[in-house]
Amino acid sequence: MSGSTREGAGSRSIKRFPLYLRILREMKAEGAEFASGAVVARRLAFDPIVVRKDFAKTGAVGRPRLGFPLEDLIDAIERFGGWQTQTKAVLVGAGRLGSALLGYPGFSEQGFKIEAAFDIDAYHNQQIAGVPVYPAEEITGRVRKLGVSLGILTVPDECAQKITNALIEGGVRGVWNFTPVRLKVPGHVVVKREDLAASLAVLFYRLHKDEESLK
Amino acid sequence: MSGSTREGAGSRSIKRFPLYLRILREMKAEGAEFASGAVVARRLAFDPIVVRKDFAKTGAVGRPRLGFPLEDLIDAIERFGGWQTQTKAVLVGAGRLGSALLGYPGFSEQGFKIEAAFDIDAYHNQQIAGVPVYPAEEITGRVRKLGVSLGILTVPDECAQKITNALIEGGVRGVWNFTPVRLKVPGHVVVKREDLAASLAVLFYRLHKDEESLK
DNA sequence: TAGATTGTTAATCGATTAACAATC
DNA sequence: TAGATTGTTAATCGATTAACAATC
Repeated sequence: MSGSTREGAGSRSIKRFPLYLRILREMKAEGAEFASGAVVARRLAFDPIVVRKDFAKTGAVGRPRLGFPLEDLIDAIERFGGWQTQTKAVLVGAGRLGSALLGYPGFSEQGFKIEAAFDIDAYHNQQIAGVPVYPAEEITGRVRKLGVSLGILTVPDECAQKITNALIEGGVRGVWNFTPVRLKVPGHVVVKREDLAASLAVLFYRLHKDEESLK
Repeated sequence: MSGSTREGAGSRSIKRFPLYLRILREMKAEGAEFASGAVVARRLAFDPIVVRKDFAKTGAVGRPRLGFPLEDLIDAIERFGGWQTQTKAVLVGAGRLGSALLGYPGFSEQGFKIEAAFDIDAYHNQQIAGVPVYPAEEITGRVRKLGVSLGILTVPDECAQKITNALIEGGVRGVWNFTPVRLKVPGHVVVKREDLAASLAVLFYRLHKDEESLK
């Protein structure tokens, strides 16, 4: 048996944390001082055991009968999930999807901020949703100067790899990839692909399965 | 042990099928007649065992040494994943994200077609990327008339549930939900939520974990 | 005290990985 | 035949679910 104190977490589990955070912040705003796994589970219609286990992973310590001190729990989750510091991001490809993401108000709650955007067709002093847009040639330089660690990729497939290289050269360590391209990156860089085709496949399969069972 | 011939499939597995389909169609275009799991695995940098297992789930029958007859395999996958018929879809909320999806050319390869879009602010004869845009009031009627089975939701959070109800009333059986709202739907309706916050959490966690291990 | 909740340990389940016989 | 690949059966692994003692 390994002796590590802090257990890791699979991606299933991690995906639930934004939901917890949202609920817990709501509760805090309502003036609550404690939050029990049971209550959070009820609000999210989750199994309480799942919530308890997830909370345990963060290292937060609760009190029987009361639950977890709300502040501590939020803190522990933010630390656990990497939300405690504002991560700096840039977005490349200010087309329709890119603009949609730039206009999304929820990202600041998610612990990061889009500092700048880049596009081939950027014009002088262009801004989208308050974010300045620069020509794509300036990626590496500006990324390095700003100290950006996350790049969001909403470019045409053909240039995805090239842009990724430029981002990494500037010091980016994570890429949120909205293209279907399988990027080649060095080992220290994390890529998360947003795979719409895969999601759709899951939806189709379920849809289709229901149809079959109706026969 | 259950006696069912056809095993089900978890969503992990299903997510890989669009990738298989793409590779296999490429191979077909190149004039290949057979495709072995091994070759497909190599192209995708997957473990060959995974591919073999996935192919087996579709019911396709291969031949030792040769692999699977390409046509049969594509057919089997399409049938398995529900891609064999063009599913009709509508999109509601023709804002930035909605427009981005309407303009995405890859959906026809994914087995579905967006027949119409709806928006509060639709104007007469409006089209986006060739898809007609109608006022939101007409959802139920038009969905029923067109025989649409899939609704894509890119509306503001506040009206997500209301629009969903309208879609379901029109006969939609699947909802691809791009809002963070947890929709309430009857049992026969399938909802797939596209949860950007969850994806981001996974990315952040990995990013953060790497940072820690560098210390 | 009684009861709700935490925290831990064990059981179950499903998917991935491994091993190997069967086949062309 | 030799060798590559399928198809099946077993082993491993990780996550979910269950059970229960400890605690306030």
